[in-house]
Amino acid sequence: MIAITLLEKYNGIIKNYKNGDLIFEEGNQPLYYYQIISGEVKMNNYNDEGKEFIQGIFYKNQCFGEPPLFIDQVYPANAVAVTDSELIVITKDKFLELLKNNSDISLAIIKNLSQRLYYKSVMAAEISSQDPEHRVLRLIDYSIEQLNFKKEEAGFLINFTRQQIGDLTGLRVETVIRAIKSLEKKGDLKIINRKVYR
Amino acid sequence: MIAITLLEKYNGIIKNYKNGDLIFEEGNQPLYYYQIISGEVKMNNYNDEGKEFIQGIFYKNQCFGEPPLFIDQVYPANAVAVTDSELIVITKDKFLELLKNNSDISLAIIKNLSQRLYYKSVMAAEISSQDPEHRVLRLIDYSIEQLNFKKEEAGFLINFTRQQIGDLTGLRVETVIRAIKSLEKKGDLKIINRKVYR
DNA sequence: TATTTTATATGATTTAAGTCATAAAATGCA
DNA sequence: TGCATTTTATGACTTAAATCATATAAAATA
Repeated sequence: MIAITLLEKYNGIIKNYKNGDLIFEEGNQPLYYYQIISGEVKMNNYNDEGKEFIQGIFYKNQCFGEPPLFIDQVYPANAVAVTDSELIVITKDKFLELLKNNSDISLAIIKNLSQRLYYKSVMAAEISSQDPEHRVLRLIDYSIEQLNFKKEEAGFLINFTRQQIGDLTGLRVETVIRAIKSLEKKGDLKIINRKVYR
Repeated sequence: MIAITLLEKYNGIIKNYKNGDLIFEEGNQPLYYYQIISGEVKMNNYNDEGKEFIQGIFYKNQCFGEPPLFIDQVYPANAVAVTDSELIVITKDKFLELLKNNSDISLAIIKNLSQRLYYKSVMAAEISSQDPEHRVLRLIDYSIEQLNFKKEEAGFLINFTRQQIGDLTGLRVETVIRAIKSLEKKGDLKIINRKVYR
């Protein structure tokens, strides 16, 4: 998103997180702008019964957790490193200052937020009113478009576990497994030693 | 959102829609920026079986349908007038020009998108993994916060039909009706001649 | 005002996804 | 290398919400 050199000019600090580390927690006041230098971060919630819902997974060069920064609300979800990750962090004040001085960044932020809102709109409609196979396939197609899944001979390698697909679509693992099997039978995707290709 | 006088400077045109009129359709190329002068607009999708999902309801002074404008994608949902409505519309080019010349508007857009993303995040987690009563109550509480529901002696009047609540939460009317009844029994809300108060 | 349409309401039944149990690969790690 | 954990897999069963049917009240409209 934002050039690291620019972030460093605004007192950017490099922070390292181990796989599983909590970066921020639902309900906390947002204080920083976070951008991924390397690694992978998910934002998630847990419902009353402890079931996880993954809001999104973020990769290299992406930022996350800005919306509450702009609207002075607490975080609606947790951020957790899903691999060892290196982040660059600047304070809210510095971030707003950076924005003010760099109008092109504003447009980049607008585009990024728009993209995420688009994803949420599509998935909201899917999750609320489509059958499991439809939901899984839509998530896969959207992820191929947006994330950098590798294209191999068999097709795009879907780099998600069945559990992650479940947590992103609001389905249980078993349901995802059965949906994927059924989609394979219909020829919509391939399973090659347990990996999913589309 | 944006002052009407300013929109008029950028060739803003007033358009009138009757209750039920389609403003734009899922799958179409976005060409305009839309802002509500008076009336009420919903954005919705229909699933394969024709079940409606309401992405959001928008009121006076709010804009809608900008995200695809920024990211050059087709509309992910329809926009439909739910009351007779007066909108002001400017072309995409003029809108981007307006943004470039008014950096304070950029921040307003960022805040607006952030607010909507926040709503989607909260509702996504709710819809995917909470029971009907929880979903209904969260929608109601969120809507009280965000929309201008009137505070009366009995509490905030929830200005939604049961059907609308169902379409916003992905539940069927009957389920919403039963959830509301049950929430009333628990004292979480009031029903006074069929109207819901919280 | 009468009539149609929309919204709320409730009971009975169905069904799809969740839950539970169990197992075997695959992967991580000590 | 061996052991523990995670991931994928499958069958049996349960259950919560959807579906269906029907009714009545309220609102819209002719």
